[in-house]
Amino acid sequence: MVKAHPALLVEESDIECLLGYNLKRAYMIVRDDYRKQVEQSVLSPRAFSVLTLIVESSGLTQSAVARQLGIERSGLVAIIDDLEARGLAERRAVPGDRRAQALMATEAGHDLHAQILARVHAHERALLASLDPAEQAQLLTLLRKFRSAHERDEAQ
Amino acid sequence: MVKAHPALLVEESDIECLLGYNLKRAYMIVRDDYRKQVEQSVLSPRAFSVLTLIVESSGLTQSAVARQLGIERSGLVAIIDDLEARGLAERRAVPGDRRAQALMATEAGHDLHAQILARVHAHERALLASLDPAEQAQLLTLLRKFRSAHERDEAQ
DNA sequence: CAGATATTGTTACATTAGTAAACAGTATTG
DNA sequence: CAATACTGTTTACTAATGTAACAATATCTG
Repeated sequence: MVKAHPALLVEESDIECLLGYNLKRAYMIVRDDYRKQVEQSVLSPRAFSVLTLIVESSGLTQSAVARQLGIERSGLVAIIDDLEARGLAERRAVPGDRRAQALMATEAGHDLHAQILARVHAHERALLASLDPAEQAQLLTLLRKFRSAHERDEAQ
Repeated sequence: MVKAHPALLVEESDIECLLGYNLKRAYMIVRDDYRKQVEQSVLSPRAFSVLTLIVESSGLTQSAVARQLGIERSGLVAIIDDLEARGLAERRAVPGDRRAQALMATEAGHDLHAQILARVHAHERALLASLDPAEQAQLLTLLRKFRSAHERDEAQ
């Protein structure tokens, strides 16, 4: 019943087979590397994802961004404040709706985004080098398939 | 619009193709579901992983557990305190080393672990139902392969 | 053997992320 | 018009995570 094995590396432990545990550990690896390679200079993972979104589809409202990223509107405020203070993005009035703010990346925002994106691609490419190309594609595909199956209800 | 760096081929939608982003979103889904299905009554994901480890290999030291789980020793103290206060685990003196504490799950600890593990398996099975069995296995395999390629250096 | 160096569990502190609730202003709906 | 829902925002609260130091103990090195 009770295993009294000497301390060896657990390869077949219960948690090692759990999806949640593996996702978290894998994410930690990527996040730590991102911090080492990219963030020290500029943007947190969150801020980068926000900037990416408004670079790609200019004019999105704050609520729309929060919804797409799965974060709270309240959490977005500080991020936008920061991006705006650094001259990377702007809030602009929305013609039809006086509540909403449309988000636009500035010239500097576009530049920085392109620059960070290149670094992110490099760092992910390096991390993924441990998998062969087919496996890399499959991992991404499976993660996105998993996500899309579950982000329907809560996403909006 | 002008890129500061030589333009790479931009694949599809930017963040959706990033490993880190997909890992985080996927983990969020699993964690939120865990909280709904399991935690509300008892153990946080972390505490559960700790309990699992000391149930599986009794006598592990706190440092060993922290190392294996990739968390800080300092973060473990409160978790062990809590497990001990609930009568789920114990700290015991280690014969050879008067600094270390050996961790053992109590009878109640074993029971609760088995009970939670069953619930965790059920909740993961439900979440993974969106993938076919081959895909489920592949996702787990790829995540573990990715982890094992990167947890060598920092693991100790 | 002694002194330097490492390791163990622990505490304290800072930083952050994420949650939750409420707010005024505005839009929408019936 | 009244009720309801949505926008951005503020505030507070919890929980997580990282950092640094500490005393006690162990190990290593010369």
